[in-house]
Amino acid sequence: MNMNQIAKTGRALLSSADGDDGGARPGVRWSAVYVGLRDAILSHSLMPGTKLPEDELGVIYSVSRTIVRSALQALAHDRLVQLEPNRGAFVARPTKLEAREVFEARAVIEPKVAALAAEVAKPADIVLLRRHLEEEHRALHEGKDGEAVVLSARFHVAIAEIAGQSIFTDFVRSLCSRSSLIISLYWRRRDTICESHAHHALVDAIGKNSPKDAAELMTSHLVDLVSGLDLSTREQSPQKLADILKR
Amino acid sequence: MNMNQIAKTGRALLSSADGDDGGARPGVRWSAVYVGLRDAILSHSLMPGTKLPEDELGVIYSVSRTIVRSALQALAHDRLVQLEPNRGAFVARPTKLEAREVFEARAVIEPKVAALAAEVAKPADIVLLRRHLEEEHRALHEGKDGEAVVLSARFHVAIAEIAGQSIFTDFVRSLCSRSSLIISLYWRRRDTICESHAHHALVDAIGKNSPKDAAELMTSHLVDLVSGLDLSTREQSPQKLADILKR
DNA sequence: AGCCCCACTATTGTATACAAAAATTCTTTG
DNA sequence: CAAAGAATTTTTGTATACAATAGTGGGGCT
Repeated sequence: MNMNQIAKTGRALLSSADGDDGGARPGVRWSAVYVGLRDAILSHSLMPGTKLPEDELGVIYSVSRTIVRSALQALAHDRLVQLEPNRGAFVARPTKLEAREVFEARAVIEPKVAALAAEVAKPADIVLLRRHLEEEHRALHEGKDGEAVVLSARFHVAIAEIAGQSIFTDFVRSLCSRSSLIISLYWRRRDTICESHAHHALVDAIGKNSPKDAAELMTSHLVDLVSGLDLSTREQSPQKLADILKR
Repeated sequence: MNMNQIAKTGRALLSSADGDDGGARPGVRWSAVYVGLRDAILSHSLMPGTKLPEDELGVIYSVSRTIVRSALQALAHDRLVQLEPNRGAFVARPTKLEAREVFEARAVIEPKVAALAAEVAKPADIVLLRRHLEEEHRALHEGKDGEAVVLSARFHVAIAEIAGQSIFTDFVRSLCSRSSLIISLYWRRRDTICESHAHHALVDAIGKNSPKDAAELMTSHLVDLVSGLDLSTREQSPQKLADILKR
């Protein structure tokens, strides 16, 4: 049943448009596995903590464990997967501390990126962003929660792409990916719709080439996002609790 | 001779203190190869463009190509190595565009990190930073150019570690690594000594818990660094030139 | 003589076999 | 019956064998 779960989500999302996997060119066959797993994780089809056995994935994607291993290593580098020595790979479970740090990093980087985007944005870019918005809207109204989270992340990445700084784009991509995991673990509110408004306002600011406004809107949007999370100071510590009770 | 070069530098630097490789625990044997190659690249023992053949590295480190491959993949993710399909791995050659972007990213992130560090720095942290400074000083006066570059990068990372934000630390580590490569390609001045002064001033500001000063000093230090590079707008393009001349 | 094509070599890409470690099950004992 | 331990099974870690592709050199052709 775990296998079927992986199979369905993995296969279904394998053809997701991304742009940086470039199909099945030789030497990067692991990218198919990578993209499949990544999308399944980001869309919350695979919950944090799920075990990812090598030969199971090999059977699903029709590749050897060698390839699966490469994909898992890449995902581990992205912090989407946790590699435990001699025990295997698991979908990562970011701690609350990690979650706070991710959003603190975003709070520093993304307003700057939004400002940069607002400086250089051309009409074509705005059209692209608005199309993103439409897709998000659609996904939300169709109740496709997982897809909406992915699209929301991709929106932030799209802004970074407009800014035209590939390094910031990589950072934002990485931080947004991790945010997806964080949201799947610590989200408490159901009203994701407010997000949409924030995104709309952001596009307007970028479209009007107002860097200052874009930066401020991004900041408040991120604050809003964090306020929707349960990141209470007390670290979840099941093992510590067990240790204490055993004495 | 290429093999000997790799062997010497790789082995010599393998035991370098880093803290995140954790010795030879099972399941991460590739980390020895990773650390060895990384340090050799960062200290400019392996120049950009150098081929890194899997067999050769396997013999040097006494591991199979499987392990070497993992290490190379990790280095590729760090952008220290370029993986060309069916052709092999090469020490990365960052373009001038890439170089500019790396330093623009540093200019955004590091002042913020320096300010954070200044806010929370304790006397023990300052002692550590001063020890770093001493080592740098020593390396420079002993004419160990490569080691000095590595230590300079580690100094910036040390500041990020004080700030206590692991994600920023990772970013800074990554950016500093890439900067080492960039410096080995595009450095033009010989007077690296001025750097030392900037580092001293930074430690003072952090020690006095003056976030504002620390941020400003970091900014000007980075501007200084970039000014020592030849990052002229004209992109180096040997292939384009060849194409033009053939017509 | 210069150029192109073919065979050969060297190196990378992938699968698989074997070894080692962890998880599981079954047995034995208090 | 419960718990500890031993054997078995499953899964990961590593090496190696084989396949495919790029690089190289020689021979034939124009």
